[in-house]
Amino acid sequence: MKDISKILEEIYNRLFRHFGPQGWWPAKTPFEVCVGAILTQNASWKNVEKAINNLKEKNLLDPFKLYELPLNILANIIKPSGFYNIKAKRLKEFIKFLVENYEGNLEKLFSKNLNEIRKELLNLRGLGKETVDSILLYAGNFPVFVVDTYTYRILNRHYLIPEESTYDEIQELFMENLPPDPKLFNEYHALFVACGKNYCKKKTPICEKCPLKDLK
DNA sequence: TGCCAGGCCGGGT
DNA sequence: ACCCGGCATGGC
Repeated sequence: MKDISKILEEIYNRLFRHFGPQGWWPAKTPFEVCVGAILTQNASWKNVEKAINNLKEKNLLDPFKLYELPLNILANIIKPSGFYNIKAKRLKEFIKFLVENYEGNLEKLFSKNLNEIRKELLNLRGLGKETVDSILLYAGNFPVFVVDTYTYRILNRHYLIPEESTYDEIQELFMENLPPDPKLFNEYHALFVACGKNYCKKKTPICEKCPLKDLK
């Protein structure tokens, strides 16, 4: 049995060789990352792009603009991302927090202690662990490993984690066995998504073309 | 044409 | 403490 870090490195190398650099997050600014992270909750990225483009077209992708925008108007604009009523509330919740506590400035938020920021963000209704960690990693460049359904499915399907694994357990697996490098965590998570989208799908138990097929 | 997508919350047991 | 229904659009 190989060392865990070696296995995690091997997975990374295989995914990277196969899919190449992913260059995440697909957004232009840290604020756009935050909005995307909330909108992509259980939704396809294609649909989220539409919603974000709607915001851009109306020149509303800005903390203060969104702060002033009525909830129902916002909901209609982000409709393509699905669950638009609840997501409008979640966006508002985050923006209210950012504007009222940090002058709408993410730099100010990110200048604080990592654990403190994470706690504050998790305290907001509608921001769970994956959303918060995505914001921390992809907008704040903090060394936080993001776990999602793809991560879980791929690892579980390759018998690397048990069925009942929790978010925290999976996150610890990576964070305790890899160097805390945001660039590495960035690429690693993006590669899991690439693998999950292309091969390790829900209804395809055996991924013949998956670069992780003969792992271990 | 169904199934699924880069989750999370709140209420019931 | 877990479990589950609800939230909803658009792509493949």
